[in-house]
Amino acid sequence: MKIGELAKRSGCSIQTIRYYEKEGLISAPERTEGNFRLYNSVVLEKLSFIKNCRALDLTLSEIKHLVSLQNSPETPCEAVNEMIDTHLLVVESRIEDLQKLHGDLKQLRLKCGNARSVDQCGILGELLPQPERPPSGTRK
Amino acid sequence: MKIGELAKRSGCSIQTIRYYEKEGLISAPERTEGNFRLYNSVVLEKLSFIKNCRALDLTLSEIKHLVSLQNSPETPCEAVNEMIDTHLLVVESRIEDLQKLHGDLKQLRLKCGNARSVDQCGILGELLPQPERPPSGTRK
DNA sequence: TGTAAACTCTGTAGTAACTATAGAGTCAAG
DNA sequence: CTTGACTCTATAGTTACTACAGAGTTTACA
Repeated sequence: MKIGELAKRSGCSIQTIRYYEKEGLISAPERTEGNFRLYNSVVLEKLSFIKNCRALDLTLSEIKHLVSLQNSPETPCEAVNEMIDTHLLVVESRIEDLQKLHGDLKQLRLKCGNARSVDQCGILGELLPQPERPPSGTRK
Repeated sequence: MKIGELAKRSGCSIQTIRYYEKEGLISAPERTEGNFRLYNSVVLEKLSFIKNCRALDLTLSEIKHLVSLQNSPETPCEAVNEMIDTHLLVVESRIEDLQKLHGDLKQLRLKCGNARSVDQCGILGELLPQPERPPSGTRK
């Protein structure tokens, strides 16, 4: 099958497939006389593997590592475990960051009451370094 | 003050300051005779504002929008609220994604028991499309 | 006064993982 | 034989920076 069909069947775009080839995640396939890439169904599995990994947010270089491990099945699999563990830590700390962010944003959102114009908007005031807002006065 | 001091005082790198200038987030300062940028302390506040926004993960284009709103203080501030609300939604969905990811990774991690080599590793098997592992047999 | 170190300038390339073109070539059907 | 669909390579764009190269400027010290 040519790259268009592979794209449809795998759910990867044509450019992505070529990109994966360039990055060495899948091997370069045969070509037709007219220089078109010609794939067999094996590559479908490889793309599926990559997609599964990407869904877990593994980086392409991590995936590349996994692919090379698959190609030498006798090596100890600790490396795989370590990669997943490391990745878990990364994801955990990203979740923490985002949760803090979310709290900050929520709080910020409360700052704008019924202000009508930007200069009274509590949100913008809050983002400034030292707003020097008058304690509760009426400005102009 | 020159850009080096500004960098130290603001906590932004020199390149970042120049980048913000190029992107129009801060205005181009005066120059010395020798063509060095010369800043006053006002820009410190602007950089602080930008840093506060970046800490909330607002994009530079969102920040640019906020900056331009600050410069026309009479406009209604609904736009600010909307931006924050939109951003909250984005952050929320990112958190959800990551939590799903985390669950998936945790589960994946359990797949590798005491396998010693890659070809027995449950993690890699799990990432394959249809592993066709024998139900519980011994494969050479 | 000379010079070496520290600083600054512009412009360019790199990062991750793609996406989107341009411009050319190939193939199948009518 | 031509039209349309497909494919090819190469390049630029995305985000928010970071990291140079190679040149010019300033400051401190001998």
